[in-house]
Amino acid sequence: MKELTIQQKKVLQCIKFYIKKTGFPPTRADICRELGFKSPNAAESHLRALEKKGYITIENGASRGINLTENTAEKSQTIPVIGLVAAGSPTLADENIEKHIPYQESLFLSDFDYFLRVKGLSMKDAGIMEDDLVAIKKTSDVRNGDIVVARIDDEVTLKYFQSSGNQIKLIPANDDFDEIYINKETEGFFIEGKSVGLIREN
Amino acid sequence: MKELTIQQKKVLQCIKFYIKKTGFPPTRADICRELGFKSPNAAESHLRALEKKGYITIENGASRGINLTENTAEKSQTIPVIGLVAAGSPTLADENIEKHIPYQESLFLSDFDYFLRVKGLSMKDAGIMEDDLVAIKKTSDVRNGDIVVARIDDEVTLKYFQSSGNQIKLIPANDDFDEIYINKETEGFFIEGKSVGLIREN
DNA sequence: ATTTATACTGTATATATATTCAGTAAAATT
DNA sequence: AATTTTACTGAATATATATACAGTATAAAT
Repeated sequence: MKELTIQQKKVLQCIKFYIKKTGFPPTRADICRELGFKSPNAAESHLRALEKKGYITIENGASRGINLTENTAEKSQTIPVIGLVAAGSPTLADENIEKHIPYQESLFLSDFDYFLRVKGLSMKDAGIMEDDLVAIKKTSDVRNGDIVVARIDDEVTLKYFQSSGNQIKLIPANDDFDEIYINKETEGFFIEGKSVGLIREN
Repeated sequence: MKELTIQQKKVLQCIKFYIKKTGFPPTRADICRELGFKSPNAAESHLRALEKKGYITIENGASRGINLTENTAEKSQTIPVIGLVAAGSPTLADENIEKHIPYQESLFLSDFDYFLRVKGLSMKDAGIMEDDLVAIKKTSDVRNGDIVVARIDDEVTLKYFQSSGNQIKLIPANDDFDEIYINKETEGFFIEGKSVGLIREN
């Protein structure tokens, strides 16, 4: 989708905010009031630019006939589900995204950035089963006992985190798997984030 | 909240549907068109009735100034969380409801009626841990292998379901717990529903 | 028995609103 | 260098829209 200018972003934000506040979209005059424009045509032309770029649709002739397109509405309201492939980092690149799930606040206690689809049973005893969706918050600020997404070169795993001094232990929750020992300075090692919740779709 | 008449319900549904379809609320004329009224005042008076009963608010003078109140918007969009207490059926009575979670379609593959807060570890090996929220669909149509909410007199448990002939086995997913054998005709035995998903809040 | 609420039709109108036209000016593309 | 896009002001206007007023009729509540 085509990039927006700063002013166009402001207008789009204004529309979203107005809808959240009142339950219905703003008029041209409302936008002018919120953003300090003195002519309704200032709003009008920004709206037409947003329409042209595909962020909104405008029903001609209808008052308050502004509608956020799916993309616009979704962007902040969906969470990507990323497949945990044995090789490859869980990037937000399109090819790794399995699907989008409608976002909702307060689904978990903490906010989070994406869902990771679990492969394998290495965290079985922590109640994390194959195909579960683990909610991941992108951060490298993790504590002992956290369940973390760790990347070693191109391999990504979900494990308990335990660090002491310079050494890091990645501990599975399944006796059939081995613990992984790493040095903090190991090249190619990185904490992608930590688990803050889980969804099982059955 | 005061009860609505059939016509008032229709008008409220019409408003919800219109917003879903277009992204903005209907005008009086729009409502008339959708419901076959011939006078805008038919819509007007229904709107005022809905306002009086607290289902919507109307911003005077504003076009399309209809806003669904929190109650109205929430009613169909939240799911109750019910505590699984050792004694007592998981009824939808207010005193058992822990909180409400904003509902969203397509969170799981099947629709569901409420969340059950899990106590104990009897389903640990199925990846169901203490304090998990299990999404329950109210039904007595369950199959072998389903995880069901079973009630025996006043005790409610979550177990694997296995029936053969006249006998029903309720199987825990934890070796420390015992299987429960019941006869189909046993008095006080009832299948409340089955698990169709799970959320772990961490 | 009387009032109030429900459920409309039909007409009228002030005003809220979208939208066009005429400009100005700077920045970005072509 | 010429054109398009961005970013507005300011005025004008057709029409979309809320809303009041005048009725009719039935059902429910007081």
